[in-house]
Amino acid sequence: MSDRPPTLHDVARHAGVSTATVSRVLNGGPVRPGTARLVRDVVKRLGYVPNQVARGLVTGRSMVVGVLVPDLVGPLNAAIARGVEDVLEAHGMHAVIVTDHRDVVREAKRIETLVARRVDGLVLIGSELDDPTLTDVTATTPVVHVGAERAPSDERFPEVRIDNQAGIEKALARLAELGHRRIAHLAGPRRDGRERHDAIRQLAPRYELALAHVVDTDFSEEAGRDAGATLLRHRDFTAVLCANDRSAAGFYQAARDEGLNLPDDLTVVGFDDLPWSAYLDPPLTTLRQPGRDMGRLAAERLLHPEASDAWRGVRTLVPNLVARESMAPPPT
Amino acid sequence: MSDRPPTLHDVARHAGVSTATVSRVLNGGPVRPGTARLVRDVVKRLGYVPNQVARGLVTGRSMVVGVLVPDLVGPLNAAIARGVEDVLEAHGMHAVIVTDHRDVVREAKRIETLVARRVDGLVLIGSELDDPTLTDVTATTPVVHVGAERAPSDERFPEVRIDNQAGIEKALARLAELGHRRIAHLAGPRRDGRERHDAIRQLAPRYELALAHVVDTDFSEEAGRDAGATLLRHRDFTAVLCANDRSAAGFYQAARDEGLNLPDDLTVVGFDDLPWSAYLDPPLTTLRQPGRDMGRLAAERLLHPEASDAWRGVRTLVPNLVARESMAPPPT
DNA sequence: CTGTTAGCGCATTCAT
DNA sequence: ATGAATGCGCTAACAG
Repeated sequence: MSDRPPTLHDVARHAGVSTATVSRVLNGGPVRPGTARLVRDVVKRLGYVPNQVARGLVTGRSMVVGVLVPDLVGPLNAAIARGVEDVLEAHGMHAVIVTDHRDVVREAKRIETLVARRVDGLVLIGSELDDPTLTDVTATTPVVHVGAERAPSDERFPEVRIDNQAGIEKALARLAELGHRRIAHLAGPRRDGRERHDAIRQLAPRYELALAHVVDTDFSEEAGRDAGATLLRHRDFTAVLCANDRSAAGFYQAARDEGLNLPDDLTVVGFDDLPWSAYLDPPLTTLRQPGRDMGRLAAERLLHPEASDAWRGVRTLVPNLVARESMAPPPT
Repeated sequence: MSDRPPTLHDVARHAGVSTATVSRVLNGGPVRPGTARLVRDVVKRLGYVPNQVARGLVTGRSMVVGVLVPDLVGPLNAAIARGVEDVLEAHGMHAVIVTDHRDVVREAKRIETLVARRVDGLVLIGSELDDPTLTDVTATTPVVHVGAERAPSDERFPEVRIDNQAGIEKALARLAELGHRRIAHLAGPRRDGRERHDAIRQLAPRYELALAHVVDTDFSEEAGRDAGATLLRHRDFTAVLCANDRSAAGFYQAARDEGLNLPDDLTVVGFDDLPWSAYLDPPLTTLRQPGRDMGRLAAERLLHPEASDAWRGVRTLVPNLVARESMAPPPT
């Protein structure tokens, strides 16, 4: 039952050839068709599977790239990881996903073990490490960021990220078009939260929109509800931009508690477009993050640093405004 | 920049000792404090990180267990994975997560590459492989299932799974208690879907509940909405049990389209308790799956097959009924 | 306590 | 087209 798995050597012995020959039929070296068939038979019969550890040791490549994700809840990270897998698979490589649960120390540790395992590359989602630490810990392993927490300045670390400003502008433009004049914002934490907040502050005037109130959240439903309750003590705004869909869901609840009728009394806009956002009541208008595309881009960049359509530094993607029923003209 | 990472040998040379000594200070062998300090200094100065691939080749252990998950969307899988990580981390091991996107062929391939990488164990979530195939592909690697798609009969494959029947019974009991008499079911696919459906059919009479209608879904929000629309052509039931929370969210939309008022007109119960289920309108009553606990149990079983509290075959966990506002007495 | 030796399983020269 | 030999980086006896 628990006998040692068959090795290259076993196969060679059973087939009456040398290990070199077996290695060749496995990797496509020059070998006579007859012997090849014979060897393949033995391989199948023994259920031989090449030991990737040993192979990796000699080739220096592991054919796997590590994907570090803050956490697995949240379909956005899942989508990004999926995008990475798409292109890896097309190259015969594999993605292993590792979580760090948003903890800088743990993140560094995780990266270290990934590097120690000699992954061929690293996709870091929402990394919180600064460039020096990262340089230190990644050694010679190539890295690509997706939505890094601290803007990388080091040329070694290219980044794919969402263009929060462009997204916010789309939303603001539409709100203005509908006739809104005063808005509120459920702000979020971290870089995305700040960028969205800054964008609103900066761009609102351009659309003759006044930013009446801002309340902080931590991106969670609960925080959204609490912030909503706070916000709704005032009623001098007709639309609220939420930093993400989860907080928007929480805000919905606060609005219901206040007896508000969405969207007639108030317009709500989210950010992300999660799978269930269309099933809220009313269906949520939101800015869709193209997670899968972001993952694809990152992986391409990792695998082909010198591609024709190469880019350096940061590569930015613009979210789409998905208009649903939570958005309406302001009450008259 | 891209020079070869330092090896044990490099460290030994720089420190003027043998590789064996370096290996000892790294792994805690007997070594004079002075030399140890010296070596540690060199290690730090060179930024040496042990090559786990080489280490794994000689020790035969990789200190990582593979977690195969159908997909990453869906917080439940995330919770399970998290539970696995909990106990692995406590043992100085690591979890790598690999997805198969619900494809039997891909699943087998993924497992094969994991085994080829000599992971020390495998946690298979919602696996669709049958025992023979699995035996074939896992060779000597220990495996634990979480919610396998096909009930494993082989002693080699222990399983942790949710007790769907017990969960359904809790819901039925509560519905009966509230005075409901006729219910409907949004059925789901796969084993969980079937078990829940069977449980309802089998247990409903015991609570004097008539199962008026059953409509199939694929667990998605969209299917829930469509099934809801179909279901609501009849109005001879006062409560609907949804196979999962996502389809319940879809059902909500169908109910709104029909102008129904939840829960006054109709009681809705889900299954899973996803993070946003409490933020639906009305907050969804549902059966909570203890994902993290399931993951923990599975990992413990993997690491300590002979523990005192050992179990064989299947180990079952009972979901809790989380009562929220979507449940009420039937309209009078 | 420390150095030497011998593989772990495989890919890759270099011969033949 | 094939075999023998070498080494990837490390740990584990075995001596000293």
